[in-house]
Amino acid sequence: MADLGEASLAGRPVAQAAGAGSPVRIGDVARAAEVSTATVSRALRGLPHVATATRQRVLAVAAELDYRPNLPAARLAAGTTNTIAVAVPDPAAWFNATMVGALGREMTAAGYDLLLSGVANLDERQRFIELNGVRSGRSDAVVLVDVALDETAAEAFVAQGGRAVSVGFRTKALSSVTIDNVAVGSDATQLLLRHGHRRIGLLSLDSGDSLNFSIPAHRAQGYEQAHAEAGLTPDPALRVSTSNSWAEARRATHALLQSAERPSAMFAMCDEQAFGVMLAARDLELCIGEDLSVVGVDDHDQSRLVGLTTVRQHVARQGTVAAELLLRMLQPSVEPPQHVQLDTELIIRDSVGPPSVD
Amino acid sequence: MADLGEASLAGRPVAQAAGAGSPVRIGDVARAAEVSTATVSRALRGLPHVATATRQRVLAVAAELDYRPNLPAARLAAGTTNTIAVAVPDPAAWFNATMVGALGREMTAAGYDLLLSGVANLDERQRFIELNGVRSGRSDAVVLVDVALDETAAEAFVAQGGRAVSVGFRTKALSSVTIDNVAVGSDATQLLLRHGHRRIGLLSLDSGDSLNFSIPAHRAQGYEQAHAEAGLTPDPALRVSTSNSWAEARRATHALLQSAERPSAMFAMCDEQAFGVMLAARDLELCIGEDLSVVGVDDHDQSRLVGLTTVRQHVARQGTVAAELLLRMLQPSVEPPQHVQLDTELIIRDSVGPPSVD
DNA sequence: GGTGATGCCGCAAACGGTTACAGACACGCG
DNA sequence: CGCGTGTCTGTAACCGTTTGCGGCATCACC
Repeated sequence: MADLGEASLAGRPVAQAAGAGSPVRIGDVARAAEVSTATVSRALRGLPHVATATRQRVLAVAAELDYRPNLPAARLAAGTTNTIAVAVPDPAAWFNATMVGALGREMTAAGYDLLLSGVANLDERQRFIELNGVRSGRSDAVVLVDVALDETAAEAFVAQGGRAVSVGFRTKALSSVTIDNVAVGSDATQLLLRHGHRRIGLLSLDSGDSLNFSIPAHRAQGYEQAHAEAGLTPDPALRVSTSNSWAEARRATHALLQSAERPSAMFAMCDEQAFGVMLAARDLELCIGEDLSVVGVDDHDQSRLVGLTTVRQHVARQGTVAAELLLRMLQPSVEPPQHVQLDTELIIRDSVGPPSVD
Repeated sequence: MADLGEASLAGRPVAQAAGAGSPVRIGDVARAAEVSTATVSRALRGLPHVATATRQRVLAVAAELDYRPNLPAARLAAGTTNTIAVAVPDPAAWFNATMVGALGREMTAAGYDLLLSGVANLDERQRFIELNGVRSGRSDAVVLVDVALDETAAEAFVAQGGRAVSVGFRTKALSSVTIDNVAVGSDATQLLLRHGHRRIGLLSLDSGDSLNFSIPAHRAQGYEQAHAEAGLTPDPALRVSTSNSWAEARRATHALLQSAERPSAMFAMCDEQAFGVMLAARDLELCIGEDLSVVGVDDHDQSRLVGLTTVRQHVARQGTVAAELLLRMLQPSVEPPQHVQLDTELIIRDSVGPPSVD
């Protein structure tokens, strides 16, 4: 008699998908296709050990019934989530957004979901790490974009079975994709020195809660180094620090430019800050590239628009590389962490010229 | 005898969290605290019907054991995911990134995770909708940012129990947050007309796969309407269409500006396009605000930098409003869909002036 | 025609929580 | 003292998949 019911169900002509009342489960598909749930599961996921004819039938029935596997159930049973969690200090910031965009494209192509978390301070970082450990089953791996972990924290994370790739900073225990930030600082500063600048302001980046102080430190180191190679010592008074908002950078630069011995050039640690510098110059009716030179870092979408000379880093590429590292890391075979360092290049536009002879 | 084992476990002095070998389950906590798993579950989630003393003890034990509930298991049992999925055409675009940032801030504060999907064409939209229906248990609700659904698709979605709020377009069945795009187009155009412009170019937005053609259409309608009110008819030859990249906008404008009777002003449907217009003007050595006026839409972060006159929409606010609608919608009581329309405002800067007397 | 290998398939036990329901207990009141 | 009321807690039945293991044909081969 059960057979009767089954037959009539299987014979049901069309879409019975409408209406919230009938969640189709794998068992329903199994019954309709006259196989076991095990076979349905295998057939639907393309696993071997199922005859072609059977697979076809299952696929057809599943489509007919508009079956959608329940994800939490699948995840629970399989112990895998096909989800990766990414932490960024501020999802709205240009760098992070384009990074997440590139990363997301690759990962969804590979069948993964992207869980996005804004992690702006140490508490949130702690929470993020705890929540995304293997044990919680929230994600299969995490990517930390400019959200640094110290060596011991990183080791503890992988020791518990966590998988992570870091972007922007490097730690032994984690795969990473970085750029040479000392070189970035040095290249930018050398350019200005070559143009004859001797008083070069440094607009440093402070990320609020010191989540990633290595980047500004390294770029500053490049700045120092370039000076040293030229036999110079930068004036500490020319060094200020802001967030990555151009509004703050503008204020800070404004003040600097009105000081007794103002700089003839500025090295800003990101283009958004450089935009602030350009605004401050405009406020004081200084002409960029003549009265004041600026060089930034990033090659932001809008940098070309405003003629900003900058050290380009290939953000989208960093995202795709991070994705590759992730996918490799997600495979069963365990490999040691990999570290990729990408190139940067100096993009010359109009914001740098010789110092004016004030 | 079981008691013996339990006592010794409970008495275990310190963090046994290290090592990937021991996933602590709710049963372990229950044993150690000498209660049932039901009580642990209730205690940990702050549900009523558990004595204060018991709750304290459970909390202490859970902390001691470093217990982390397994999310898929909890989701499966409870039938709820505490996750919301958001679809955006391009996660890297400024509007989407700041939208997602604001939305994410609110939702994580409310205890929800954010699943981000890039949905750039009709196939991906279809996939997104299917994957995020209630039945799959992937998310509790979705938010569609500039990824439009037609009425019937939207109705089908909610009929199956799906919850969604849309941003940027309005559909009866879904809660929505929008702006008045006809007014946007009209305001921008009126401003140019007031300045005396009579040949106003229209740089329209095509989103590749017509996921959301209503916005450009409405803004264009405003443009027409403003002309009509002034007793004018815009020249169809002055109308071009590009993606939201300034590079494309630049090319298109470049061509337009070299045509026989070039426009004296441009209305660009987003600021990124307006940036392209400014670049095209620079290419041809036309001075913005004098030889060519431009007005954009959005008030992009960089618009102030380049002195772009624009119709501001409050993007972050749209995100927080969307979050409010979501949270309301996620409560058990069912309410009819709500529609919020936010204000826009004209921001006057330097890119608009009277037409030059060529 | 037996025997082993091979390919499909089903059974049933996980996976790790949540929650309806009922039991136990204390308390107050008539 | 019996009984109702209310609070706290435990039992056990789910939630919907995945997957190890074993059964059963089928087939080739000696």
